[in-house]
Amino acid sequence: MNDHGVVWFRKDLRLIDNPAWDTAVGACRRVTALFVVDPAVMDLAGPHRRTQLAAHLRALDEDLQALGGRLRLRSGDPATVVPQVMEEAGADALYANADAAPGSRRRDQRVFRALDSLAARTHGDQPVPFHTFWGTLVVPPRSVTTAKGDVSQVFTPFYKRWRDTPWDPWVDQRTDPDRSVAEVTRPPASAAWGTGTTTTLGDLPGSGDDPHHSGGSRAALGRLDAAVQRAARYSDERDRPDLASTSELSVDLHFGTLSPRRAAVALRDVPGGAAIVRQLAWRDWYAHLLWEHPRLTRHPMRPAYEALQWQNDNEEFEAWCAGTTGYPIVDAGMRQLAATGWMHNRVRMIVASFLVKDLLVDWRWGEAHFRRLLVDGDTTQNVGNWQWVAGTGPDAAPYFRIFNPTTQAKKFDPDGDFVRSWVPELVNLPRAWIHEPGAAPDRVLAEAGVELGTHYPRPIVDHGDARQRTLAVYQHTRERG
DNA sequence: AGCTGGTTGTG
DNA sequence: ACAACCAGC
Repeated sequence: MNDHGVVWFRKDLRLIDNPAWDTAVGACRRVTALFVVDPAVMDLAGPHRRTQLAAHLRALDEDLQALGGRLRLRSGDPATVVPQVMEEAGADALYANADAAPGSRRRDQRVFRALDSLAARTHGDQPVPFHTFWGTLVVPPRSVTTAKGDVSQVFTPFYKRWRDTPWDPWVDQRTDPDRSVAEVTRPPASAAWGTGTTTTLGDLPGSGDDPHHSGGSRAALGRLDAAVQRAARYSDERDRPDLASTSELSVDLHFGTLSPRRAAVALRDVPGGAAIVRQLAWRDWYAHLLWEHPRLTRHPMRPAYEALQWQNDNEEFEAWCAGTTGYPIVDAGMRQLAATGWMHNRVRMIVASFLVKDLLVDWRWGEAHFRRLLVDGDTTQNVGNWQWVAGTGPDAAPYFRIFNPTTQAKKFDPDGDFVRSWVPELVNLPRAWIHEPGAAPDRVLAEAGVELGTHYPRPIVDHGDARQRTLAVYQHTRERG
């Protein structure tokens, strides 16, 4: 039995279904809940993700207060701050849920080393253990492999094995059954949030704004319940950005206010739920892949694609970011992203395909933009999906699969309602022309009060030409590799 | 979880 | 005319 454990919360902002927390409160007499605001991470987070983080931390603090404690909030480099907090508290063990992203692994390695020197300094060389768990995935990296022991390079076989893989227990059954709830500490009253690199929830940027989702794991369970309620519509309507038929669980899964296992259990036996659970398998697969091949965050699977000749035109990239490409579905999605930090999955695919295959901009530019702005912006998922669109990743879309943004829009936003809600200058265009104002007759444009080039841009590229150019560039690269 | 340009089939 | 289908990218 440890005397005092620190639970370092990262992307697991919940007290239920949390193996690090559950283990710590079963194994320690006292636990301290810690969150570290890492400037290196926060600098790369857009306003909406910061606001969401603040809301979730506030809720976590309230849940801890209900147990008689408080959340300790500090800012700085975790490799410095975490051992500091442990020394102040006199803690002898650290608990956390791991994360498959390469940057997170490097950070945790630095913390491991810092704990070694802490042990040498203050514990008479008695090791200070850092217990890590995988409470952010259904199953941890390396647990689903081919017969050879590799991560499958193809999703479908991975999915079949994933489905048949029994879940290892999250919580070590050896923890003391007589002590299932430890005392949750409060910081000393004289320094409500500690000292030194202290910060407060009020100091968090965006802490006063309205979050995308209401904060906390209780609210997340409500959202899971709502997803269960509409799961039957999922397979028919999931591609329709004008309807609200997706699970909308990505934000809670990113912050860990929802356990992916609880989501899987709640969804797997309800009509339509299996298709959503399958998406959780994609999520685990990308975590598996990035764990096994960290270089995928920057590099293609197939070495020949390193030589892809991107156009990388700054003005076109900026038009894409701003939502002024002249393709209404693309502009609607990019404006929604900037305004809310969220975008429908189908629209993410359309705008990503447009950036990579119509503008020939390096997928890493788009990946960085998405990761910064998305409330659910997560390295493993974002990289996996951009590599998929670019055709450069494992089991990716074939290079010749190039979305026609107009065809996609007509198919998945048939009435144009999604476009109208984000591109107000086109609000009066009739259904027949809403997705291609550049091709609309002058009379139609005049009646809708749209002057192309003034109120709304002409298309910055011709899709047909762009398609031919991209096919040629990819083919050239493949032939030489 | 494609699109395009062609051919064949239908009325 | 306009589906339906197919190959090739």
